[in-house]
Amino acid sequence: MSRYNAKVVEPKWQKAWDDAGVFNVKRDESRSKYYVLEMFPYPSGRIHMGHVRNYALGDVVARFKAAQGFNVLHPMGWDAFGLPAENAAMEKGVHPGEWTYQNIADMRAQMKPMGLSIDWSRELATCDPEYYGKQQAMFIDFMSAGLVYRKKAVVNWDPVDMTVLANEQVEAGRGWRSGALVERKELTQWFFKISAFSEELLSAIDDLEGWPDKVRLMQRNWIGKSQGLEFSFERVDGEDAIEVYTTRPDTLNGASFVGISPDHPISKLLEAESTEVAAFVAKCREGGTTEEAIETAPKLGMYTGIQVKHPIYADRELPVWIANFILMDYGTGAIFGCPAHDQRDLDFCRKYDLPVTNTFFALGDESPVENNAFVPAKTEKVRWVDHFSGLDVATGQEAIDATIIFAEKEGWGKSTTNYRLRDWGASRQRFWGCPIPVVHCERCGVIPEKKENLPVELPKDAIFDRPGNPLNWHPKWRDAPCPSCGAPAQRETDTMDTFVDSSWYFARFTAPRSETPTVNDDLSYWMNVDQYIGGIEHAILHLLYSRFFARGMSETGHMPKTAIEPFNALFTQGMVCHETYQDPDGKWLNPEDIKAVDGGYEMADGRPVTVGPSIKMSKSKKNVIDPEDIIDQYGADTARWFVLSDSPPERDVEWTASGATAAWKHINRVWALCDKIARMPSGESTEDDALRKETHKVIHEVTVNIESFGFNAAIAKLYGFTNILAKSKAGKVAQREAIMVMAQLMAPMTPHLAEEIWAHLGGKGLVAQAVWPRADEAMLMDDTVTLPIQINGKRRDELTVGKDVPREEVEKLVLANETVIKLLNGVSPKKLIVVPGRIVNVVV
RNA sequence: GCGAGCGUGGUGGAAUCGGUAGACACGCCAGACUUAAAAUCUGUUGUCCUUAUGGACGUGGGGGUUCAAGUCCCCCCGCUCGCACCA
Repeated sequence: MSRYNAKVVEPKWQKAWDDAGVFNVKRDESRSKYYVLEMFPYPSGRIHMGHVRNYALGDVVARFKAAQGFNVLHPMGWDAFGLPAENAAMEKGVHPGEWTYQNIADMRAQMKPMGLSIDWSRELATCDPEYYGKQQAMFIDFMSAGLVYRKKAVVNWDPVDMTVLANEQVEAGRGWRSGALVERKELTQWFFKISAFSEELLSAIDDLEGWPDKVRLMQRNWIGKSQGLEFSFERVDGEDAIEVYTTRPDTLNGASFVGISPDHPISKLLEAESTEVAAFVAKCREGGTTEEAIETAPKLGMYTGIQVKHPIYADRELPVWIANFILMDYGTGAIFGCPAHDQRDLDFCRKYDLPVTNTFFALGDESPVENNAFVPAKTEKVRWVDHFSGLDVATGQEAIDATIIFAEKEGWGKSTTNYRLRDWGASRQRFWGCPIPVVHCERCGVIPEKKENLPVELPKDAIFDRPGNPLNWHPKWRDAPCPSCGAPAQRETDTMDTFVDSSWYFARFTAPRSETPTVNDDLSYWMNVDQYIGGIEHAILHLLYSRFFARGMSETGHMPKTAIEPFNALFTQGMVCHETYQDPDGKWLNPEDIKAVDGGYEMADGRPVTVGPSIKMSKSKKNVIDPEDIIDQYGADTARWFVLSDSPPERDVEWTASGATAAWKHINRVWALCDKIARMPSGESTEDDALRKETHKVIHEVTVNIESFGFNAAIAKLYGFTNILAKSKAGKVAQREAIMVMAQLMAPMTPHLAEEIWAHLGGKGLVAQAVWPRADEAMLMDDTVTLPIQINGKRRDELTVGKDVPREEVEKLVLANETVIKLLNGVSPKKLIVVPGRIVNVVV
């Protein structure tokens, strides 16, 4: 018997695919295309199991679609700008470029043995001047189209290192290196005008039918459209009125204070005048810029001394407070607080002893709010107290609508649509990103670089001896003539958010070497991405930014209108997890540093190991399995088969050594079966038809499962079919047919094994180029069905009938059934439910 | 804090539509082969009661809708993801 040797087989077929150029595709208008894309990786230097899973998933789709006759585009590239390269530069003194390109080379070398059906001729890295130069050209076009502007915005500021920090560099409100308390500081920064597309990005979600509902819902909530009322509170002192936005104007007669953001113009004015306010506002600005940090910070407030008039009740005055939880970026940066019906306002009022008045009560319960705000659904009817619009019993929504009409009629407020979505801050005060291609001229202002001077390349000789952006202290790079008047001027030293890089790479893949950012003919043929695959963690930002960018590209002539929704279908895969291990001192242990003993694990020196829960593989917890080791030990097919087999792809998968062994065993078992069939004497058998029927059944099932991303279910069916084939007494011809089909069905998951079986049994050409088998409908039909018989919903017996037996006949057979007669015990059934082909339920 | 998702045997999970819960795999146990072990093959395996037959219970917990609920609705618990400068 010939043994299966992945080490020899896998490189052999990878070379065969390469030599035949199977995966290098060209635009071919005569064929239907299919574009499969996995989210491109950050080149950290090592692939991890998450990558293996991501690319294995994409490869199943790519190979499956290719077998179905599509011209499949399946490219790969590198999301190569970002912070880790700069950190490495500071720690090791190596230029970020050098570090990044070395990592890319390492990762490519680890990926190639996976045997993915990737068109490597289209490979790109976002840190190539080739790539980011085109991005700069589009940035300039976005500027002329009015899609880019500058304004002030807050950043995390480390007052010791004198540098801007990323959110992940803020740990518990302190800078990760200096340990200093982080402050929120304003800087002038570049923005993309994504808010101009709020409505469009929202309504287009309805048509993204190939996207998971949860992602569509998250994006809708993120855009956060709301209908509300905008109006002003007149100040008692006669100064400029304070404008507020509210989605609950109906609760206005329960207002007990007006709150303004610490960054509100009034706060800033008071800050300059009063040391007390200045100290308070400084306190509010402590901590990071994340919404999470702001929302979970203890609620702080300070009375400004300003009083305002209630817009409806001329005799009422409200105090104006500065409150740290009010965001300047949302609405007008000012609110009114109605504590009875908002928990945050209530906590604030209890803390600062402000009045609390119910504006409505639950029907039949008029007890006033104490420490739990009464916040019923807007669709629930409640009783209103002296409501100015004249309502008595009405829902919240009815009251909101009535109030808006009332305010507009009285002329003190106007109905306003608001969006939570903020413009995209694209400036980064960092080196390793795409330089923003503009020059600051004293005379001409902010001028875009001339396109013929692009790319504005990052210098090769930057120095990373201190925190911050080396472009700021690199005069040779920074000094540049004004593109407009030619006078000495200075380049912008901010670089672009790396989300810009990933917002159009999918378009660049369609013509990766073109002189222009994109080529219309190639876009028209290849776009959209038919299937996009990546982590759920990108559900909002990356995908929303890409949707915006495609629209911007379309407005500036870089993308056809048909591709403004670039991803037809999206699949979000789960993480790869592994158990965690700790030594008696609590130190994390690598899986290879422990050994299994009775009912647990111990260390090499015999000390006990504490086993922790299975969580996402991460270096810090040391619960990582290196794909390279697995591929080396078992082969790529085993790794691919295992990551696909054990869990549905959208859910997390747990890597277990036993699971990997099981996958390896199965591959060997299939090969042994193939070899056995090859050696069988030819001949026929009475079992041939039964096997053929099973063969067509498995074709049908696997095809359906792959189409719906049920790869684990497809694999289970293939296990089942292996069991059937192993026991089959059919003749050689039928068995050979069966295993050839199985090779094809397994090919998307285990492409090397499939080719080896195919070749061993004399198949023509490559499986990678063979046409997907088609199930014969006639073979799928069973003549009989087995119906479970339930009595009062509990299964008691079953009944096998011909598949076309009419309902009345089934009813008769059920009532004549022995078990039914025995259990009915003479009582006649109340109801008899027959669901044809499914189930029978006798109700007593 | 806000938004979204997930929770099924000892383990990973299956169950197109509200219709036989536990497919398939791991593990465990038993058997075959072997001097022996490994490998391989065969069989058993949700829990509890019962000699068996058979029965009861069972999809994180509690309640509801339905002839019928893992699936739909409400409340609670636990875990995961995102929160705009990680990618």
